Amino acid sequence: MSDMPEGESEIGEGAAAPSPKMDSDRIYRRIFDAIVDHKLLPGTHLKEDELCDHFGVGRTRIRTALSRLASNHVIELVANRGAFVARPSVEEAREVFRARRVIEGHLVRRAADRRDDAMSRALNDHLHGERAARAAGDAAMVIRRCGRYHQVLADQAESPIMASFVRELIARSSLIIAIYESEKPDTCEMDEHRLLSDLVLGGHGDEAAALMDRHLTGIENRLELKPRRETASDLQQILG
Amino acid sequence: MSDMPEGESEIGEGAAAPSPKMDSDRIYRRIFDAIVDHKLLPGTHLKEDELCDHFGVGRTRIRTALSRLASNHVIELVANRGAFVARPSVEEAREVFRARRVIEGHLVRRAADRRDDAMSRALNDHLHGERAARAAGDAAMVIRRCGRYHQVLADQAESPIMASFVRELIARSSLIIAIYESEKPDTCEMDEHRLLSDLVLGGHGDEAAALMDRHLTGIENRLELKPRRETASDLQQILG
DNA sequence: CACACAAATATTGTATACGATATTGTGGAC
DNA sequence: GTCCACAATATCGTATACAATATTTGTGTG
Repeated sequence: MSDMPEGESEIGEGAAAPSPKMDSDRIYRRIFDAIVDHKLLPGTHLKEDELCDHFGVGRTRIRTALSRLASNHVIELVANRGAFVARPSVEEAREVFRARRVIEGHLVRRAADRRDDAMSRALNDHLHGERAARAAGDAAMVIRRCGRYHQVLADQAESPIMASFVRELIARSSLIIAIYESEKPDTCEMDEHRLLSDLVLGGHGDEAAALMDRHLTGIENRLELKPRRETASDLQQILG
Repeated sequence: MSDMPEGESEIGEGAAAPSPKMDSDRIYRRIFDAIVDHKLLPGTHLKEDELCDHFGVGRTRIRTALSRLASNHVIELVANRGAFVARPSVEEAREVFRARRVIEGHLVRRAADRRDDAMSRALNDHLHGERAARAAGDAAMVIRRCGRYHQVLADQAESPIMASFVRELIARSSLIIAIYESEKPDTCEMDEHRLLSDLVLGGHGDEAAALMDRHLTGIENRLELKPRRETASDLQQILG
């Protein structure tokens, strides 16, 4: 994901496919991003035929992509029913944040130990983008940038396996927020990201880890973690 | 994996399939277990047609199973070349153990906080099995039991997401051991498992976490983590 | 009017045929 | 004798046709 073109959103309409026939990897990312960006809401039924029409490919590629999405727990595959955007339960939500506190807490401490100029640039660049998104009032962009900040930070620890775990957990968090968000202000405070970066770049690993823990707990606490009913949406309209 | 029949090893020979045609889930587990148990060695080429013949199903089911195995990093899918049992690099090996220290360290501490009779039974039952395997001199069984102990312990923390991460990491560790094991005594000391259980069941979370850290570091240090060449093996003979 | 049951429809599950790509083997030129 | 080009083979990638299953709709009866 770190080497994604990103940004563009031209999708082949109906039968006319985007010039180079999409491979399953691109399809995977398109759907993944649509879910993380809250364009596809939890519970949405991802019908294979519809996706075939949209991307202009056979069902095989779609199935490959769906299979990967399911292994990342972003969608749920129900036997003989099909694929649905995952609807994490309340318990699952708490579990996700628990895991994030453990892993991201560790990674942020490790990142502080290996701070260098490249890291400084990476973090500051991202904070810039995040501020710009907020200034522009682009809600979808803010959501994406917020999650991406945690990803960028996780990558700085140079522990690719744990970073990939974090990647999955961030995606699941996005689903959780879509379901359980309350009316409270922001889900991911800009100031905390700024402070977190400063602590990491200043080499204060323990403080950074502690702040990350509080930060994630704060996000979790701002949610309304009580059972909800499903939210579906029109797939055609969102991807087309 | 925790609800597996386990133990039996009748596999349909050639064309004659085992009475109920295997579903992709069973195929997945068969291959997964064969790899974790060192019956399939790193680098082995898993050809789709061969697997079709062995399990008596079409390529679709095989591909579904292989896809899942790949997402767990147990096999590697090379475009237009096929599936190979993964051969973790030295860096990857160190990463796996680093991640295990972080996650299992946390889980063991958490398990100590929630100790109860059921946990005591689960851990002791498993240690019994492990001792029996050692006494019987069944090397393959010892390997499996050793890994399973860590899995059972991880499950006690009732943090299913992190437990599933551990599950994947244990499988990858098994591959790492297959490649890099040295001539040193045991890879996973029985005494340490015993002591670890005692600390957890005694509610000594910090000591248990510290021991887990040392235990995993010990396993890592007993390996010869330097580049090796691949080890292949006859698929037909192992599965058939 | 509500409910049970059956037909019709929609959707996924599987196998297989065909095409694309990589690997291996062979022959000739230098 | 060695190297390179080219053909032959093996293997995977994809699409599609057909079967199995779940859902919905329609109908009749209490």
